[in-house]
Amino acid sequence: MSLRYALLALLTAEPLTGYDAAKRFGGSVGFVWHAPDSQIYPELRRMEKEGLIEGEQVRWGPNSTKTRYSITDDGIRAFRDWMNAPVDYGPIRDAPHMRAAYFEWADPDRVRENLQRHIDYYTEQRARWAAMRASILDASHPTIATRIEKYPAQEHERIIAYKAFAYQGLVDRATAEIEWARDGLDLVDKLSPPSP
Amino acid sequence: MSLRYALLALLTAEPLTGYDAAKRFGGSVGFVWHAPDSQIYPELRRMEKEGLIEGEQVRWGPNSTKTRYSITDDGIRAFRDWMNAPVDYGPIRDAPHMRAAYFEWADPDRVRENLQRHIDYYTEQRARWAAMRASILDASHPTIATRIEKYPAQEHERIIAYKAFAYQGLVDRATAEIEWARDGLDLVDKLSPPSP
DNA sequence: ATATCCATGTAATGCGTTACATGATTTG
DNA sequence: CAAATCATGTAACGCATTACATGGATAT
Repeated sequence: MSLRYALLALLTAEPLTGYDAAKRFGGSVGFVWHAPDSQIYPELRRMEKEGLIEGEQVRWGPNSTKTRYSITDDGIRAFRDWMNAPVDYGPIRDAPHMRAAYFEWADPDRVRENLQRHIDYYTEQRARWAAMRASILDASHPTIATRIEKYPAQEHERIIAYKAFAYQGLVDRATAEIEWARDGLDLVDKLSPPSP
Repeated sequence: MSLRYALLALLTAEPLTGYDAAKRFGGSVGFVWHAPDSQIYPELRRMEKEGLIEGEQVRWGPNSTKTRYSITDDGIRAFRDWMNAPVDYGPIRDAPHMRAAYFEWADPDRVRENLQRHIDYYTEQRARWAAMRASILDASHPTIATRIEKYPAQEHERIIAYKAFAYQGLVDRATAEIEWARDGLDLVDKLSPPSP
């Protein structure tokens, strides 16, 4: 159900086509909430039917049109309500940690590989999140630039500070994951010394 | 698909009825992988059909029986293979952080509430994970006790160390989340000073 | 006997994934 | 004019969630 609110969040910055929205899910929002294209188009149509957004046909080339969606007042209200409601913490499903608990069943070299992959994965994610945070702070991120143009100056600080804060949390988490996996590599070496 | 492997992992310690397994998902495994009862029974039947586990009818009271499942050699092989395969990191879907990025849309007091809930949630989880870790290390956890009885002494260190390591990671993550939310509370106070 | 476990499900629905599918427009 | 981008989907499947449903066994 959060895809809907992720879309509303995007549309508070500017009107978008389905394609635009799908692109955003490849970067920016996509770093905290993933959604495939095939989910986005139908969801936008559903949201329009419910009056949260409004689609207008705009010309695209000489023989074609595209649908550009804008958020409605109802949509803004729905987004605000959701933002004010308590988050619900979904059930825990953590494959890497579950697997780690049973590492004695894997070959030590495969364990090393998995831990290294964990380090690589979170190193890459951390770089993305850190880059995103930096581009928010200096407003070089295009969506942020559009957004701060649209809202009054006294809001700018909040808009930027909260986004930087969110991404900071993700960076910190990635750091913790990397440290954990490094400890894991040490542990494997202790329990199953590598052949020299 | 990991529910299957969580079940196999449980069954490497001892045979279980569906009910027993479901209980385990309330504690221990449930702290890293959640599954509702209604998913467990059908999955066990499917696994039996595929030969990963074997069900036997055992008496339960004078007029009734229950099904106790044991892991088969095929099941052990499937579990080992899965443990040796690389983890796949699912798509990111992080409601708390996504929401935090748009906190300027919520009332400051609701933001405070949400952050406090985040702190409370992870404080509770951390306590669970830490308790689990402690009961693994001193083998006071019943499933661990059963497990180390079943496997040769030279395996005991690995069995315990990897499980403690897994839960340590979860404890660390919880700590990071709590710190992040505390920073968030400070940030709200800075951006929207509380009325005195 | 009554409450609490223990035991085992079904059904409807929703969310998400993967794969498939197509065509117009702009850019180099 | 070819390649990349923009645009918009459908279909099948699977996993997960919620709600509903039932009944025997054991302990107090």
